[in-house]
Amino acid sequence: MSPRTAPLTRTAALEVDGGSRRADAAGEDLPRGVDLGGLTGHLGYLVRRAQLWIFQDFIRTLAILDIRPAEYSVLTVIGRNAGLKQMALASTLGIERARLVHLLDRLERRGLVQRRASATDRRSHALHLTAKGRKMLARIEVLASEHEQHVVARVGGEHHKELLRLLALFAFG
Amino acid sequence: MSPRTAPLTRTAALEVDGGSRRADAAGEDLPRGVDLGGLTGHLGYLVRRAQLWIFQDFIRTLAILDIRPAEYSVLTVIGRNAGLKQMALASTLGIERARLVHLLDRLERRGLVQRRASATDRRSHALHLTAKGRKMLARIEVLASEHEQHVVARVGGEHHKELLRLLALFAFG
DNA sequence: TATTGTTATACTCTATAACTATA
DNA sequence: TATAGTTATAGAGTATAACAATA
Repeated sequence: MSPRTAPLTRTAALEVDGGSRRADAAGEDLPRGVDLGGLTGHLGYLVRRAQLWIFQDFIRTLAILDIRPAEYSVLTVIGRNAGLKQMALASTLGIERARLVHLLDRLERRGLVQRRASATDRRSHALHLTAKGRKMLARIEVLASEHEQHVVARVGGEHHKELLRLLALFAFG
Repeated sequence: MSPRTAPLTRTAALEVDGGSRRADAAGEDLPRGVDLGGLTGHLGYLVRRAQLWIFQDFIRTLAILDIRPAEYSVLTVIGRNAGLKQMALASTLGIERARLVHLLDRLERRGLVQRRASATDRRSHALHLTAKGRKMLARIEVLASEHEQHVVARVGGEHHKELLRLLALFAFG
């Protein structure tokens, strides 16, 4: 298809607005000197960039086990809290309960997790790792540690510790 | 459905290292006593929880202007770098160029952004804010600051400053 | 040949609403 | 009535691949 923004006024990039403080004059390719303006003052922007980097590394590092971050967190919490209900797991991890259903479906299909009938409430399921799930989790944890070492290598050990402390404070009050 | 009820051994075991501490004041209450295991040692987990909280507050605070975080970042960077190419913008913000097309489509439809012909490279577009876009950005910045104050209130001013410093180091260092 | 913007597809994740079976 | 799990849908966001125009 042809350019969909058809006409495109050919007013070259000549400076018009009062809002732009920076060059555009310098011949258009501002390779790395792009001004982020107020973004660097927003925790949300920096946190997003951090998550992007971290999750990509996690997925790459655990690709051989085909485990993604959300699945890792689910297996970890079930492993530590056998018999947990889905609702409790969902709100603990900040995952929508509707989404957790699909995560558990996949983990159950892979034979890593079991939904058992709850003794006390027949509406709910008690979540357990299978023997295979426990073995898998052990292998996962090796690679997850390796991944975290990549993060440490990226930010430095001291900064990593500081970030864990500060973000924990943030996340849990 | 499933086999019998679990042995239901003590599901708690919450003595381990810095698991879950307190319920969350502003919104979701984490079920107390659920052991997060190694998750609290993973920056990725904490960063995700932080982003969840921050983005939800941003979206809520700027709902009246119908501006989401990605759109805010795009408008901000164009405002500061008039004439920027789409590729440069995309790689600056860590947005896929294919996704940026849709973001710009929407902002252009709303009359906030213009794609102009580049003087030097006829493949590329020079991005500019319209007058309306500049006015809108000014209003957006007021609410974005308000949002950031919510974040400060959540973590404390000192911690907020520390986090900005450490995460900037992470994202760009 | 490589790059820019575009279109297209697939998959992950978030956010709701509604349904069922229990409580 | 309310809650736990499920199903369904819509919309962001990420990740690729391919294509036309241009470099």
